[in-house]
Amino acid sequence: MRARTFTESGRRAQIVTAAIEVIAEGGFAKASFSRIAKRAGLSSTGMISYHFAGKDDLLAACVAEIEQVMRAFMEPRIDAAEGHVGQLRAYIESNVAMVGEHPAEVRALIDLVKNAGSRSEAVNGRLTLFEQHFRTGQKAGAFRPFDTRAVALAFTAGLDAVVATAAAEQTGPAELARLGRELADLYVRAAAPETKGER
Amino acid sequence: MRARTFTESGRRAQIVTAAIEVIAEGGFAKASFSRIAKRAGLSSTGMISYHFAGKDDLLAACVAEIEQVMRAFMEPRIDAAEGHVGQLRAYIESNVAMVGEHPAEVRALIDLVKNAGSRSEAVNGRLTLFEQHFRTGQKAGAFRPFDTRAVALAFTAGLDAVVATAAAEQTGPAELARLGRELADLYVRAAAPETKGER
Amino acid sequence: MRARTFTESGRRAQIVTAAIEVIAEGGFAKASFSRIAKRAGLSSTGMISYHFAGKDDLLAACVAEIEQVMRAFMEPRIDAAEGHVGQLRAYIESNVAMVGEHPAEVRALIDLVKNAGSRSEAVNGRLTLFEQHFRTGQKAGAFRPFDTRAVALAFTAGLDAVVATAAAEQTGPAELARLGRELADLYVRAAAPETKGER
Amino acid sequence: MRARTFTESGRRAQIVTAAIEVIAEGGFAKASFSRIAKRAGLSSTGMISYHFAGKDDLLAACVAEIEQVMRAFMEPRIDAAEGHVGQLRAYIESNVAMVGEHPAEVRALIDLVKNAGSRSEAVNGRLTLFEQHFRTGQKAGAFRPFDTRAVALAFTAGLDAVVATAAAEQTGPAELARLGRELADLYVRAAAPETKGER
DNA sequence: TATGAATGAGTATTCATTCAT
DNA sequence: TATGAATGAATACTCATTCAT
Repeated sequence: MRARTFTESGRRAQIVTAAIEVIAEGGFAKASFSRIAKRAGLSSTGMISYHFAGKDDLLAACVAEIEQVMRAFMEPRIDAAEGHVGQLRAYIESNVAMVGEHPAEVRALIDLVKNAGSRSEAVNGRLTLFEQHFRTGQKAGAFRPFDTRAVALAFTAGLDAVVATAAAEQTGPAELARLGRELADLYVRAAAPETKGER
Repeated sequence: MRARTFTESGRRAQIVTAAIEVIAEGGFAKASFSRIAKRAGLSSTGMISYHFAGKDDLLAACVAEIEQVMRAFMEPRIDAAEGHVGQLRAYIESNVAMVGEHPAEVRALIDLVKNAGSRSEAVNGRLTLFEQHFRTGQKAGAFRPFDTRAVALAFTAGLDAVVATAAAEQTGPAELARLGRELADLYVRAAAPETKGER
Repeated sequence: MRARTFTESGRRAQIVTAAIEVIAEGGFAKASFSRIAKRAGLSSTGMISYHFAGKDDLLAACVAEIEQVMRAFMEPRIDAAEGHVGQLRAYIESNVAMVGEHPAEVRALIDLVKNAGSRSEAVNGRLTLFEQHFRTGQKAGAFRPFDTRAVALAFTAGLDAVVATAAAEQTGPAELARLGRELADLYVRAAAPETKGER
Repeated sequence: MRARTFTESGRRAQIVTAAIEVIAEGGFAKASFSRIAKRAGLSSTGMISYHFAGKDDLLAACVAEIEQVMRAFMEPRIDAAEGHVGQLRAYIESNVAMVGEHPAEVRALIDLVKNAGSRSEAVNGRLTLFEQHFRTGQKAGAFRPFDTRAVALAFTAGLDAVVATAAAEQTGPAELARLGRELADLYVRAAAPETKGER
């Protein structure tokens, strides 16, 4: 059962896209099945229930879809960067830059993260990604010793907040680039080792 | 007219307390009048509407109540600190420490802040407080030059995230103190001026 | 989209019928969704909201339905009459006669007209119909000169009152015919030209 | 019990006045106890329930109060008129003229009459007044023979409609006088005997 | 008298979900 | 697959009335 191909089957993808748009525009709270169905061009909410086990399932599919888009955008940029510090910087800057390219996805994801909370794998996934990066970076001397979990939490939440505000204000690409550098500077300094680091 | 005493009159206060508890436990989304009424021991939601002009009014009363509690706890600690850096540190540490004293209030406020968004005065109030502190600190040479708005956003959101997680996990006071210092260190380093950079 | 057939689709028509009955029996004020749902044999008010955009929509559908019934009954009788005076008489007599055939519709419409007031197209439609009829009749010498608006108001309201009372008292067809003639006489005399008119 | 003086005791009168204003402005439907209490400067609806046995009681008191005002205005004018026709004319003209003097009372009464329906004594009182006037007038040869009840219904309802529209449109006194004459003409002609009458 | 509080039923509307076709 | 219909609970809010003080 449910052996779906990697890319969502037609209708499913269509519904997910509609849901993301609805969330991006009206927020998580107003993302009802009927609104999503209307946006998807469906005449009834029944089809959503048919394709998804429930609201949580649909939301999870949205998160998965958005993450894929984000990964496609951010991963090359992060991989191109060198060193732990460089990669941290690349993550932050490319994340902020995404607002210019995929504003709906970014807005929707932040809303989903806020409301899904710690139940979501996606949220925890990003957290552990940061933590692991910090731990290996600390071993390599790129970062000073600190509570990796707390800092991962603070960094991701701060990043989300800046990104959300930028998205809400329809910031232009140049300003986004500046914001990204600003935030990257902030975090790099916060994580930098006492003396001289990898950088 | 309506000159209510400083501390809320009996029932109003009782309802506000119940609302805060409900929000703290189930989140903003599940904080319906019926749940709050049940928690407050009221036989109907009508009484809430009797005491408050509407949901926004009740929520505003919750925010006001929580802020009062927070101010009572944090202000003396912040005032006792010296210098821009010291006060920033005191703000962060006392905010994290509050989780041990008033966990429900803290959790509820964070949820309210997340969902009220930029409409709320309270949220913007904290933001501008941070911004002003940063600006005067920059003039005094205590902080390096940075985008005060972006950093204020990142700091407050990060602080909230750490606090929310700590609240959810019922962290003990010793661990809270450590977390506060950790986060304060992080932010102080991030905002520290170039010179003498450990960098 | 939404190209409904001329006669309402099953459930919609059923709800409209129920609403008309409820209004006819308890008046506009007591025509709540729950009463209508109960009368229509529906388990919840949700179905009404499913079929109609809101209360106004349902009420408008009721008016439309009733007007259709009235037109089907009255139009042939009016068209069969000759001259401005004859048609005025036919309008009044057929309107009163309707009470015998469709008492619920008549009672409901009068209540709707009273409460919808001047907002409704239907009300104003009848008024302007009367006014235009008066104006052309005046030019043709069938009616004396008078304030067409004021007289249209007085005539329609008086007609409604007589009809409403007749409906409430479940008057028989013979008595209705007499009432119709009586009222037609009254209005024809009131509108008749000074000397000898068309009549 | 309930031996009240002729003019309402202070608070009662105050509440009645407030109720009339509220009905005149927002219509019967929006005339809730809370709105009336607010308008009357009362801090709770409890006082209304204390002074009146229920909503119907309050409404009846409003009708009584308005009728007294109307009688004070109209009766002298009617008594000054001579003959059955003259008095009919005086009734109509003074009723329309009242809109200029007591718009709130007029608007409220019409709304009350519409919604109270035939239950109210006041409504039936006016009806029987008209009927009796018609009957004696018919005997005196001032009016042609007609169904006194039906005509009384039609006349009063038509009068109300014209008055209500005039009140809603804030018609000036000159136009009101013209409207009154227009309507009086209409009704006098409608009731006039075949040949030459008293007139 | 007057207040403030309380009640319980009532309002329209929205929701996710189910199901027969 | 897809639709349209149906359900029943939930939403915030208003209502007239009652009652202790």
